Amino acid sequence: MNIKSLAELCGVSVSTVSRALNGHPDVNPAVRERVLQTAKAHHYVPNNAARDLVSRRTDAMGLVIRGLGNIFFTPVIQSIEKTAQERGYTVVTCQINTDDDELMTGAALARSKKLKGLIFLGGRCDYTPAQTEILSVPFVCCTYRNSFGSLAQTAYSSVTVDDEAAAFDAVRYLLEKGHRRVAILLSSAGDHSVGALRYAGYKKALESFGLSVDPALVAEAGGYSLHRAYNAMKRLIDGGAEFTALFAAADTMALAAERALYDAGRKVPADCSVIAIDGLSVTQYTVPVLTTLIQPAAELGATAVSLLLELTEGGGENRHVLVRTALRPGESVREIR
Amino acid sequence: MNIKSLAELCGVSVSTVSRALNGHPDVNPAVRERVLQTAKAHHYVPNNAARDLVSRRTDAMGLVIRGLGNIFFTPVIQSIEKTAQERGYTVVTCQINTDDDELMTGAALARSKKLKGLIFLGGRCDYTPAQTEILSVPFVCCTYRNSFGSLAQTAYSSVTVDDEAAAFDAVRYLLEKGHRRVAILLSSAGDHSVGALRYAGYKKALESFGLSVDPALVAEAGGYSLHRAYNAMKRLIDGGAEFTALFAAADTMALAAERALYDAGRKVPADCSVIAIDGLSVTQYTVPVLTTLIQPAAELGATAVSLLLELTEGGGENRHVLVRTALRPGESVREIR
DNA sequence: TTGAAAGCGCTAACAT
DNA sequence: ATGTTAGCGCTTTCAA
Repeated sequence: MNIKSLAELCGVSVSTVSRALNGHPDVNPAVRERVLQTAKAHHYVPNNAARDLVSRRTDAMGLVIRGLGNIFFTPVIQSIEKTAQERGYTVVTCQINTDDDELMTGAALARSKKLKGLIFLGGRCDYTPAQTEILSVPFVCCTYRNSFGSLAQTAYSSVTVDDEAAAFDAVRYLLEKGHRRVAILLSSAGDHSVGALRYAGYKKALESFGLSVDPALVAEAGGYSLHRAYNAMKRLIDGGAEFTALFAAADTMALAAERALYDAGRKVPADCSVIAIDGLSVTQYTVPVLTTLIQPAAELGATAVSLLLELTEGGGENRHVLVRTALRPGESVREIR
Repeated sequence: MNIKSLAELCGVSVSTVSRALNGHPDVNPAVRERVLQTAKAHHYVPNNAARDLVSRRTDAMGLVIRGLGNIFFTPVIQSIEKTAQERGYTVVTCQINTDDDELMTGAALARSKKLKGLIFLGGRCDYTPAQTEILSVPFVCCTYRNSFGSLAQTAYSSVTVDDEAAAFDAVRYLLEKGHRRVAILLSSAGDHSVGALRYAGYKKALESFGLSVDPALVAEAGGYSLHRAYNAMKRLIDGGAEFTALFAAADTMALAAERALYDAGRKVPADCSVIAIDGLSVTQYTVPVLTTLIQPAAELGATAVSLLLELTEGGGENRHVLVRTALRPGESVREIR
């Protein structure tokens, strides 16, 4: 059933059907009613590919989400959709796997759906200018920046927390509580990602206290899964590393680490303090409540939309916004003498 | 930049460009190379809307996922994609919010992308025949069935755990451990959803032990969020309800409930045992490890694909598969005398 | 208020 | 091996 058959069924032209279906005012009410009825009766469903092809939409932005199971993204997405709607925009969302190329996906999406711009939620931090040139529209990186790529600052916008500063703050918090042997649990210290930035913050915080990184206290999990985090932490513990506190690069990793500590007979925070970055709601319900630096999800999302609209409607420039993390004191850190 | 401009740039016809781009064999290697180079140099990105419109694809199935933050879905999705790929199929995925209509979305997707069939991951359990008639292709409900609707069994396929039986098993496990005052925490007992089925199983299990439901032990959260679950549990506790065990309708709810118990000074499992349904990996790393009935995610996904392919290529009939849950013994249930 | 017709960008006959 | 051309289903001028 397509619009042509529907038109024949109704005894009118396709243009009248199109107008009736799309709520245009200049249609005879009786005809409109008949068209709507017939469409429903015959289960007519418009072909969006055809619509997209012919439309020159101007009110839609794209959202490319990288990382399926990243629950931190959920409130960010909600904020993006809410903010876009308030501003009169539609959001076309697309989820991809971590190993897919967000730029390709975004470029194809933008072209097919006639998007005004793109928001990338999660993504690589090492784009080259050549790679981003396929994007025909302005774009905003949300929750990450191009810290390791050669892309010019003027070529894109971004909104993110200062990952290095957040890690610095987290580790300094531990140091101020008297800890001197502070371990770190992350995916990888040299993978040109957010993790690398957090590692740099860890390093700087130690140095600001006159300490240096002890390689024996660095646990690289090789991924963000609970499973990998647990194993990396177990290796650290079984290897006999001595530490009184742990900085985990993500809340979920902290969860797994706490279990590894527990299984080794070490209590949190009595035997080991734990701090992380993210501020997931789930870590607020665990025992102990995780002490963590909250990434303001709603603000990240709303700012991403604003930045994009500055670009598309204001004729504004590319900008890079840093939002502040906030310490969420929990029960997983204790002061030592 | 469209295919026509690209063709002019290369000095060949659009069909040659199309063939080169799509890897057809009957293209002069030199020409192909030139086309590919030029396409890359000019950042040509094909318009998928145009492709979809003209293609008569036959190797794609749709996956409509309802519920953004449901982490239980993650491994199911991975299994669906893996299985489909092994069978030579492409999966076109689409995420929608809980309050969106999955049938509409699926119908539009199927039509635009020329899909052979649809898998719905999560969805309403009360379709009417009239509502599903807009679907022009066979479909499989994954993780739910149409338990409360008037849809004929022969009108769709499904794969799910037996939610009532799973709840029955969970509660029976508690009863066998000597518990007699068993509370339940769920979203709603009468919402015509999976929760209602689990409530029915709870009721039956009690009855099989000669007990009946005590309304004072039923905590309805009005949603699945941790926040709501915590509050509902807190109300139950503050209301002075007496119970030695809790059956939570979902792992995440159990997590929040355990915190509420903790905040009330009650230890799990010493003062209250907790069991749930889902088997999320995160609840395997909490202290205590949650005792839960695992929904076999990989099997659910693989079976959904198989059922759909039976329908689309085998000429098979609609079928309804129940997969078994498995008890994952944890540390959250104890035996009482 | 309605219809005829052009055309969005692409693929796939069909012709050469 | 390559070009010509007819649509795919829809929206939107333009004319009536």
